[in-house]
Amino acid sequence: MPDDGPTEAAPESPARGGRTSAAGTALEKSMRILEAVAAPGGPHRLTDVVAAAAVPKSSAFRILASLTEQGFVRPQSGSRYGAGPRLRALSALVSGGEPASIGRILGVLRETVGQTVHLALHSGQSLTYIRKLEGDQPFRTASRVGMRMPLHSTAIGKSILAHLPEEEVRALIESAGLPRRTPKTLTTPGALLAELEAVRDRGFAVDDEENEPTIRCIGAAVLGPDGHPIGGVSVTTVTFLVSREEIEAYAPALLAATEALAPLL
Amino acid sequence: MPDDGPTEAAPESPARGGRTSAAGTALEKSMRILEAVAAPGGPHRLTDVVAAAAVPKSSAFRILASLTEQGFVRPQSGSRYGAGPRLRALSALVSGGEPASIGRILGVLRETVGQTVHLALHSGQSLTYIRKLEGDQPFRTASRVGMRMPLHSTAIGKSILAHLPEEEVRALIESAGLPRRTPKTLTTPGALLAELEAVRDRGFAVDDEENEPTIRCIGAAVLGPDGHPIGGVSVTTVTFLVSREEIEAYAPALLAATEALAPLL
DNA sequence: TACCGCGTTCCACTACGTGGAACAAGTGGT
DNA sequence: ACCACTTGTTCCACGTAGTGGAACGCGGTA
Repeated sequence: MPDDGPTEAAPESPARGGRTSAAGTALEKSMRILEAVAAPGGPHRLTDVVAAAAVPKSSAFRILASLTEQGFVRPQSGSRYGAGPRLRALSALVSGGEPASIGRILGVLRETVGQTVHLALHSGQSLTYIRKLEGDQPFRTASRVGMRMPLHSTAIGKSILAHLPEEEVRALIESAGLPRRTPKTLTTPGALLAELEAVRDRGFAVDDEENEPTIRCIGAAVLGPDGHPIGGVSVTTVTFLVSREEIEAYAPALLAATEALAPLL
Repeated sequence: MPDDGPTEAAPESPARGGRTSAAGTALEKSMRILEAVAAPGGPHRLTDVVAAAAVPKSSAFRILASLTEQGFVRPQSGSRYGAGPRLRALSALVSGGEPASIGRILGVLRETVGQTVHLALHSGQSLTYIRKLEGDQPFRTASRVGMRMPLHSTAIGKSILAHLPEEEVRALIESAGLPRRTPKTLTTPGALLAELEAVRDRGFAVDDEENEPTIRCIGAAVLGPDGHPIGGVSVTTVTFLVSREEIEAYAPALLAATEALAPLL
């Protein structure tokens, strides 16, 4: 669409901005590729990286070569890619810079409730798990560190949304939608907003198979110094072992954890 | 290579390559900025990032805005920048993906020798520390996780070089030089190559105030499955507490650690 | 008031990244 | 032995995304 250039007053173009979920700039692609390379499951093939990062093959190839040259990616045994020394150093820096007390607080919560505990950070239209402590139970949940989840269908997400002004919540709904994840997912703005009201009243959120069948979670937000939600903590259980009432009994321990974490995130 | 292109037969230009330490591509700058932002010492101001990453101010500003938009950087209290949720998730992924046994092996070494222990990875013309376990001594060494050091002046670096073919070592010397760090630094190719020969004989390297005055280290390489050096481990002491003979007594414990680490890096 | 350092904005230029397409090198199926 | 298919790698004409010097605005300091 080559319009006439200079004139043209775009209706809603914040500088670089109309692009809601498009291909994007070189940096964006490179970072997605880095994430794909760092993804669990050993060294990855080019094709897998391409699929995971949603980047054209030739671009991915070029970017991977560049990242390799810079030491962020290490080519392993043939044409598989893994995290390079510089990425591992950066990670050590970031993870090592986080106070050890974060881990201890989460550990106490896990011991108290005996269930899987997650710490996630709010990142745009989704949240990202940055810690996971496995519970006592013999089974594993599908979640993984680094994984991203919608806000509207998870306990942590809802507790984050509950601390945002309603206009902001509506804007998020507008841009990300309310995709159905299970039959119980709240998929209308009205239902979600009402739920957020309830979350505010209680101080914590419950996800009752809204994100994943048979999975029941309780979550609470971690607030930054300005009262803005930075992330949240959740306790995850399976529906056939822990009832809705039982899981709510975890709330005090959960809230103790989120309050303790507030100054640390 | 069919022909030499349109005109121009460059004397020594491997595609992108002549650039030894120049400004560089967008990705390079962005990654340096990310490293600067993640650097220890709380949230950083724009000017500091500019200084640390050696990037023009306006470029840094634009890149920081972009990284912020993508969630890799979080603007904190005014105009200071810190690690964003997505970077922290990526770090958790990378660091969490590393086997816990790495930490245990290093821990055993640290307990055995009672001194500061470093794990570094080889990255191009330098090495990068990715772990540091502080020793029993009351003082601290200046090294930090994420920090990069030359290869020719450090124990780990020399033990890495000792496992590279001589031509490769000469190429590294050619491109990076042998900058003098202390009066004792080996600054001639001849002296360095002779030292590497000695390192090969012994199986470990000693840095006797060659990198930092009053600091004496012993280091050994960690070899990958193909025999290529991936990184190395060192034990760091101060000259006025541990003599040259005493530090060499740490060698068996050190070599046990590097051998145990080999399949894990 | 004049000064300085810092964050922010502007803008014309072009180097940098782009991605479709063709090529090369396996891999497996019958 | 042949072909069909997937995956890694190279090429190249195109145009946009990134560039960075310079100027602006502001708050604090001498």
